[in-house]
Amino acid sequence: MNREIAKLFRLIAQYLYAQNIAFKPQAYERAAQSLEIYEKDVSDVYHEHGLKGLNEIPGVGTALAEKIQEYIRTKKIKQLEQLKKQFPFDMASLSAIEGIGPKTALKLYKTLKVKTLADLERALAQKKLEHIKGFGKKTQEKLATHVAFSKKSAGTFLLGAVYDDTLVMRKRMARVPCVRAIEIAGSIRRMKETVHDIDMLAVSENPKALMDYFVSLPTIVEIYAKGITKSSVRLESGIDVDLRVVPSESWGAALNYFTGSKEHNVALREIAISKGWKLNEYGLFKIAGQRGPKRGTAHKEIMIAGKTEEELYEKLGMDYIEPEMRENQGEIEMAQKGTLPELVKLQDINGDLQMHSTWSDGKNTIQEMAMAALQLGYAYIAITDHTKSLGIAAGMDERQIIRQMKEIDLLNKKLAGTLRILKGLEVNILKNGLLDIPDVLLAKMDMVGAAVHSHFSMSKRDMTERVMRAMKNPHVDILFHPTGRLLLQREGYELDFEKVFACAKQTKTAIEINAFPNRLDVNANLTRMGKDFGILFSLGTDSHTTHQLDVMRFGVGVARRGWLEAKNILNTKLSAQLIAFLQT
DNA sequence: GCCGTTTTCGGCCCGACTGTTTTCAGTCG
Repeated sequence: MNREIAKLFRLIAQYLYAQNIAFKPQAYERAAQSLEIYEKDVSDVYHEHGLKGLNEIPGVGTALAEKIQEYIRTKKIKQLEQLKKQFPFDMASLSAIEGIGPKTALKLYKTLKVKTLADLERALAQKKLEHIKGFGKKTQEKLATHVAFSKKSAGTFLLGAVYDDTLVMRKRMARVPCVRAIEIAGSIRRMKETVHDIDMLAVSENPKALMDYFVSLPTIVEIYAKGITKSSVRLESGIDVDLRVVPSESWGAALNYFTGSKEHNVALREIAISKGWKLNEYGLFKIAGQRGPKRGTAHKEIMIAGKTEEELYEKLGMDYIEPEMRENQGEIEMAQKGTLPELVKLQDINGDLQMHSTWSDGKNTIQEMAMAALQLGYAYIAITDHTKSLGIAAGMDERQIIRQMKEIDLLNKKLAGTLRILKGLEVNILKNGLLDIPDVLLAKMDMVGAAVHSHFSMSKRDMTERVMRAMKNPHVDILFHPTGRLLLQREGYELDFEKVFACAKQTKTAIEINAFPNRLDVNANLTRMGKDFGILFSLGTDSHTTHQLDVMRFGVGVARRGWLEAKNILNTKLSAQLIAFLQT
């Protein structure tokens, strides 16, 4: 319920922005963000404490509390319905295009009657924007690229956006008495950074009862199909879920089959065939009788594996391959030779090396972040607030940094023996590759992360030079979110990673795997490439609230997809080792 | 529309960047 309402509040905010109304839109957005991270469901809060309870949510005052009440009671907000009538175009989709905000969307509607993305695409193709003030040639070209990009990513969801819902669904179904086993399969199990649907697999003594339960889950808005072995539904969030029920003796084979990837499965099946066997979602079978069966000849198939995945891989003559590696990019050959890496696990991570606090654009204090990190069992964290040239993120100047260091010293005294807070920074790499904080101050920090936040459209060569110059600064320990990409929003800037990784090796600069769900930067492919260069990686969540700290698992997902072992990662080190490394 | 150690009014992180403008509007973070 919270996220539904948050979404509506954000939409209202856009309509208000479009009308040039001051301050109200921000109020709606603040309330939306507050709802998104609020632990309790607002409908529970409302039923327990009424309007007064809602009023206690930060950013929610009298008026917004009433709107939440209205939505809980009627599933509608009148004001929004009126706004939709007043502005009959797809505000959400249009302003999701990079370079288009609420005002431009309104302008496009008023001048060209653009209501949808398709309309915009057509208008661009017919060069209709040329005649409108404010749309020069460059703007049109940019919009065309961005529209194409957003079309490409339609029906695609961030792993981090669907992961929690999927776990909740699994947990609910696991509690149904007839369920003997339930697991998430597909690209989510492989921890792919974006996914198209959710695949779930179950073993049940009473498949019909399970399916009845499944299609009645509260977040389901549409049922496409419902049967005994397979049902398909659509969730509120727009993503489709397939649930398949399989016999227990086929569990491993089915899990393998529905986990994929397709390429991995094809390769496994070819290996089965080469041994004269057959592999499908029901099991691995030996075919009794003559080889090269004639049409219509009856054969006896003897199942030789399929109950577990481990058994399946063993019979196929290889070590068990972790789901994250199943892309047929050499993992099968390694499994046959017994040379698979021992992938890093979430439990190997001893601390989080990127997060923000109220000293810049974070929402929680350093102490609150530290307490949350202790709960996760971490031995250390790095507070890496923004620096001054990123004004919008309330970047710190030199005096603030010094004051923040003092606060961290005090906290470290209090926390001695439990958690170590590293004095870190996320400094900006300026256009010329220099940093926006002087070296004398950087020298006093425990850890310095450097990041590009401006001038994204430099040439690959210039950007590579720029980033390498920053890495060569002796105080820089980590290159943060190296490509600057935002999944489903914008491509990263271009870098020559052969050079960047070589430079990282030489300067002992760690490369970040930013764990935030819409970054996951560097990605798994670059991670594998970097591993071959022998560089170290650093995992950081880039958290701006305590709740975001648990996105670490997505960073670990990338690390595992990039074949990393614990020894390849900076923050698997113990506190003392890490500090020693940072000092060199 | 929210909020309050300037508390029922008056302020609200706002600067950089872009493309387009001839002094700025809109977007982004």
